[in-house]
Amino acid sequence: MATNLWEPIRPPGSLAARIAARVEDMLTQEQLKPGDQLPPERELAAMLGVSRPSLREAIRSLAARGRLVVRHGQGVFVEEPALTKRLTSSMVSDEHSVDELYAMREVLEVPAAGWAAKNIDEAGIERLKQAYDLLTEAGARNADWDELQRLDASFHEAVVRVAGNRFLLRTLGVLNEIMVAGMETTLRHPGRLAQSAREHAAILNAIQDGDSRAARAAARAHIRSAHAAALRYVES
Amino acid sequence: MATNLWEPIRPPGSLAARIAARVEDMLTQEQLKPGDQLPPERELAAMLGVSRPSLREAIRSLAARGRLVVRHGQGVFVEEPALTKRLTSSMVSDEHSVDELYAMREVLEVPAAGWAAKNIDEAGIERLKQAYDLLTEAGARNADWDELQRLDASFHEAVVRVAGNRFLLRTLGVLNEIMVAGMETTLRHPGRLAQSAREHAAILNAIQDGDSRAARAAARAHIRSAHAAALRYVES
DNA sequence: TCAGGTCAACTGGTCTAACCACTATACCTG
DNA sequence: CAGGTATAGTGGTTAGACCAGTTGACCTGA
Repeated sequence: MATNLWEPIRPPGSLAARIAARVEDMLTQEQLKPGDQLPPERELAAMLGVSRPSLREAIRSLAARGRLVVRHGQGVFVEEPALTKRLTSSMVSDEHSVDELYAMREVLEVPAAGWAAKNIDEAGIERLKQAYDLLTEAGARNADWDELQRLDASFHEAVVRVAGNRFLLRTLGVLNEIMVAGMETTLRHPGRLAQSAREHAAILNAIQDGDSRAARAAARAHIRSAHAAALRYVES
Repeated sequence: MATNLWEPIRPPGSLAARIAARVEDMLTQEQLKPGDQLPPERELAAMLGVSRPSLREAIRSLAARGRLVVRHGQGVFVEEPALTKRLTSSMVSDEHSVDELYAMREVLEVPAAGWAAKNIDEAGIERLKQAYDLLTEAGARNADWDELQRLDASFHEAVVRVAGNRFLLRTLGVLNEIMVAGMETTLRHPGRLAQSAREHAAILNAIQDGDSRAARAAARAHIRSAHAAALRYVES
């Protein structure tokens, strides 16, 4: 964790409230991710230029709202959002058929692509292009499957992020986890990688153009061909 | 306020957590009523047999959850419940706006209704009719809002269950929890209950007929009118 | 070699006692 | 009687010390 994140707290307002607000910002901006450990209270207080009791008040208030969890003797950690936790625990347990999984993905990702096209701005384009470039670059240099899969997932995540619906983001995050945990990637099929790249490009272009209808169509096509590949994988 | 309410805190556990729990108990038991002022921090700390910083941590955590409000130079007060509810709902609508929530519901429930219509069989019809009858019967006898809300949710759950996608079922279950926890039901609006009943009937009929297209349309209409009602609630 | 216990270092938990800052009010002063 | 001012009461903040739970390195003895 970069230390300069924790710049001293500036004058006006209540210390604890401002510290809590700062940490909360870092959470939403994802400079702090679930599972991360905060610096020790003494250090953090020094970095922020406040006393330990004041810092502790801030931590308490964040813990009370479920953003942080404090473990005596260990440290202070960023708590996983309750929504994600519940979704994960309730979904991971049973098996779910491939058909159900892809049906669900289609339901979620098609609107996601459509919304992304409507919401697109400079920052969004930047984010999407970056995810896309990383993925194509990895494909070009024959990166290993794990990395390809990870980058593929992060492209889809970027789309959902640009779509701007946090329910959607979390739900899809969980689905992705399940896909990764429960089944091998479908990317290994001969030709699948290249086709997937073309489909990603189509999605990216449609979103960049702000063409919601085309984005939905591209997303639908992508998921259906991935579904077909997954079925072929299951059969083999 | 009776002084003997504030007996010293006993040994096990974290001080701040136990103080907060005690105060919360007093709130639910209505030994502390909205608008009441707590004793000054110094006094209260002495009564509880804890130090002022520890007590302050407890107060912070309760304030973070909207149970108390702290006014510099004046004191600590018990928060109005109405306001508390507003706060939690604004927290929910801050973290996940009402628009996002209903957009997500539409994305999920429209396909659910469509799939239900395609999958429908005797057992499914039975299940749907039962959920529907319970809801309309409760509406007819003017059941309390909690029960109506519960039965409403269970009708929607029945639809998703008939749709036969377990991912969908679980995801919607979590969304429902958030809606129930985070904001008042929208059923209380004048006329909303009757309109909701008509919309449910339309969904039920379409699914029974196996008319996927009509089921989707009915589900979409239902969620949009619920969304509109929710927005009216937020504004008021 | 390895199982077991011990200890040290690191973490949060709590306390004391003092001073700062905001708010309301009683009380002067003109 | 209007205005400002002093004061008392409230939360806000600090410093440094010590207590308590957790972990892992390390020593000891079989």
